[in-house]
This record gives sequence, structure tokens and C-alpha cells, in this order.
Amino acid sequence: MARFTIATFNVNSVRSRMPILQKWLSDHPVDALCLQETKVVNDDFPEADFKAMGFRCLFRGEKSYNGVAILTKAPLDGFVVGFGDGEEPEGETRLLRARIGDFCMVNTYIPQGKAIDHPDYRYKHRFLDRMKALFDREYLVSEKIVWVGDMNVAPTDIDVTSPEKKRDHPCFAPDIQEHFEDVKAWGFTDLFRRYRPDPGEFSFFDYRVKNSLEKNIGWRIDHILVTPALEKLAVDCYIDREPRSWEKPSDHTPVVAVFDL
Amino acid sequence: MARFTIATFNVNSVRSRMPILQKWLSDHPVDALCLQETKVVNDDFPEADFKAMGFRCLFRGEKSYNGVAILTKAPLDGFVVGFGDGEEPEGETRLLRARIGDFCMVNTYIPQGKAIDHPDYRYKHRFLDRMKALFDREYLVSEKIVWVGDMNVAPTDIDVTSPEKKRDHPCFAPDIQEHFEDVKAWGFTDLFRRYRPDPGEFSFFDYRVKNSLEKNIGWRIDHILVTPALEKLAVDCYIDREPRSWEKPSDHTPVVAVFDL
DNA sequence: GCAGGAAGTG
DNA sequence: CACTTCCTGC
Repeated sequence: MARFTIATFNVNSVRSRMPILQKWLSDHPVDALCLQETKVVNDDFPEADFKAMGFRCLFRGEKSYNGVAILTKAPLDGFVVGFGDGEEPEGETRLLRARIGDFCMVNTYIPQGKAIDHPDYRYKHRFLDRMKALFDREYLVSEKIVWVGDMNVAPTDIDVTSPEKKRDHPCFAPDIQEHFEDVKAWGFTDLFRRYRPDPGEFSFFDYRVKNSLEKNIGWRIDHILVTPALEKLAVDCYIDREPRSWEKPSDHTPVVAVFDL
Repeated sequence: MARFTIATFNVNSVRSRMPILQKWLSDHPVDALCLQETKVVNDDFPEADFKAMGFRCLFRGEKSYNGVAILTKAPLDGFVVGFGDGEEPEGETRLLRARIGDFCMVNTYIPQGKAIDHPDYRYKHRFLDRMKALFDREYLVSEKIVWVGDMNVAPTDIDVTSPEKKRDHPCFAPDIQEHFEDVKAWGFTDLFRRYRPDPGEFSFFDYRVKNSLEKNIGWRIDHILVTPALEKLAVDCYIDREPRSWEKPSDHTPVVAVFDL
């Protein structure tokens, strides 16, 4: 029986976040780390730094925006960039998938959507459609799948601070919540909620809201979702608020899942 | 008989250099410190930090460029901003003068000049003219005057790495060297050369020259010049290369003079 | 190469 | 608020 930990962390620029990542990883030697918003082209990804920490690196990024990475201690048994559905390749820096052992890891940075009447919101819905199609097409519910990332959806009222004020927010509007639930219904459980049923825990604290961390004004939009086969092996899932309080933090903070394999 | 030490340091942004300054000053408790290129408006000068280290602060800066400061442990007996010659006030963030006891301190950040055929080079010459006129007008050679700063002139062939390649450099061209010598001839001695006659010691190591410090590729353009009355009291003058090797260094490093009063 | 700033993004 | 790019200066 071996411990296996997975973390997801929207770093808001991986290069700016190296000090935070080094510090955090020295205390949290996770087996797999999924990053979003690396904001760096592949050539400039700080691969050497992660290799020095014992990680294999998978990353796909572009200039300024988006960018995802999967970092694992164990060897990777293959990976796919994007949806592989022959449609627009926009997903390439928002979706990265890997197999490690009998594990399927899916790392997504779902579009934020800007506003519910903005064209990007339609793109966000389309992205969720493509996720559903992806699971239907390429995976089995019986597999050990962990789908993590910045989903840019706070699923319920207890996942934000003032739900009433956010009904038309692109990360909280009922239609996007329903759509997200619909994809999850393919076979996923929200692992954090499985272990922490109470309100008031968030993974994102907007830089622009002053003292958001101290006042605990945030959003739970970063998720770790697992299929039943993995849920059985899970022993914990938590949000680590600490890195959000350090010098030069990301506006997000890591979510961690612990398994006993 | 009391020790008195003066240092000059082009900090290339005083705010970015606070860690270096704190570290260096804790080991080198100088009595007076002259800074150049503070790159900060007066309102944002980190006066509290220097006060906490026991300094009185005199500073004049502007946004992004230039900026000079005189920091002293002893009370200041008056100061003047700029030339006070009624001409263009450009000198205001490049020249600061103070009297402490029977000492006259003159701190300059002489214009770099950009290129010998650039208008700024004429301005550099004009600046030197105004310095000469300043000494003629407001000082006596018999006084104890210390003129320090980033002079942006390497006086001789032993003050740079490859003199042959630099004959048309605005900090090394013969005409600027002669002009600088001409001003010094008013009554100043180059205190560093008085104690260190050998080549190969520099106060500026360009960030753009890779491994400039290790390869000792630099310029001696930061100077401490003294009148005879002060030269008599001097006991040493040296360049401290150390801070240039620390994290987030300035491209310049301090020059220190030691007196026995 | 490393500072500072401005304009644009979320 | 803290990223980005692009600009300037030395």
C-alpha cells in the first residue's frame, strides 16, 4: 500500500511562481502536480528546475496566456495534447492528458468566459461539450481517472462568498454550473467535497479584492474529480491556503488529493 | 583621532537595492554614503529604512532616471541641491552638496553621454564645465572637500579592460578624459589611485557582459576625489567588489575612503 | 541584463 | 493586484 498524492495549482505564470513552487514542493513532495496558466512558451518552460526536483515534465504553453503542465515523479506512459477530436486546436494549451501506470490524468484549464454575454462564454460551454465527448470517446467510467484543473466553475452556493451577487458571473451562472455537473455526471466525484462538506474553503482569491485571504473572500473553482475506482482509493482531499499567504503568490492556491494505492 | 569613512555607490535603483544596502552597511558601518541613480521620486525614497540604520537623509530624485542621495551618521550643517548657478535646473537630480562639520561633500552623477556624437555628450561636457565653475565660485582649494560619485569617466588606460577598443566611448574618449582631468586639476586627488596604483580594479561591471565580474571586465568610473587638506587625513581608499557578487546586485559596486580625523 | 514605466488582461 | 508585452536607459 503506497501513498500517492496529486496536486492541482493555477500558478499564474510558472516562471514568476518558481520560488513559491520550490518552497511548497519541499514541504509537499507530491507524486503528480498539474499546473495551469503557466503563461510560457515551451522553449522557456523551466524544465531544468523541475527535473532537479525529480519530476518528469509535460507542458504545452503559449505566450502570455494559458499553458498547462503535468509533472510526475513516476515515468509517464504516454500523453496527449488537447482534445484530439480534430476540431479547432485551441485546446492545445488548455488540456493535457497522461497515463501513469493504470492512472489516467486529465489536466484542464477551462476558459473563464469573460461574461455570460461574451463570445468567450459560448467557447466555455463548447469546451465543456468537448470534455464530455472526450470522456465518452476515449475513456471508460471503470478506469482510474483523475480530472483536475482550474475549471473556472464554482459548483454550488457554498463555493463562493456571496452567491446572490454572482448569479450572472461566467464562473457561477446556473447554466454553466449545470453544464459542468452534466460533464461530471459522466462518472466523476468532486473529491474535495467528499472530505470537506462545509462552506468557506476556496482555491482562488482575487488579487483585486483587498485582503481577500484574511477576509476569506474567494472561489472554489480548482477541482480534483475522480472516477469510482479512484474514489475508493482516496483518503483525503484538501485546499492548502498557505502558499496564497507567501511572498509573490499566485491568486490561486493548490488543491491536493491523497490516495492509498 | 577618529575614523571617518565615506562610500560612493551607484545603486541602480535604491528601492531594488535595499537588501544589498542593508547587508553591506551591516558589515561596513560607513559615516557617509553617497548614492547615485536612486531612480525614485522624493516621496518614495526609503528614508525610514535608512533612518532605522542611523542615517540622516538628503535626497533628490525623479521618476525612473538619475537621483542622488547623501546619507550621514552625523548631523548635516546645510545642503544645496544642484549647481545653484541659475542655469538649467537639470542638475537637480544629479548633484547634491552638503557640509558636515568642516567637511564639504559633493555627490555627482555625471551624465553618461550615450555616444560621442550624441547631443547628450555635449551635455556631459557642459556638466563638467559647470562643475569647474562651481568649485571656482563656491569653494576654496584649502577646504576639506570630498567630491564623489559616478563620474562616468574612466581616467586612464588602466581603468578599463581593453582601452584600445574604447577610444570613442563617451566614458573613455580622450576629450572627456582631458575635460575631467581639467576639472580635477582645480585641486583634487584621485584617492583610489593614491592607494592602489595597479591596473585591474573596477567599480562598474556591465550586466550585459556575461560573467563580467569573474572575468574582471569592468570600468573604474566611480571616484572619490579629495582636496589636499583631506588627502593628508586619508588612510585608505578601496573598491569593494563583494556586493557586485550578491543576489540582485547593482551593476556598480561601492568605493570607500577611510580618513583619520 | 537588469532596472523603471506604460498599457492591456483577468 | 500582479501578471503580460513593449519601450527606454545604461
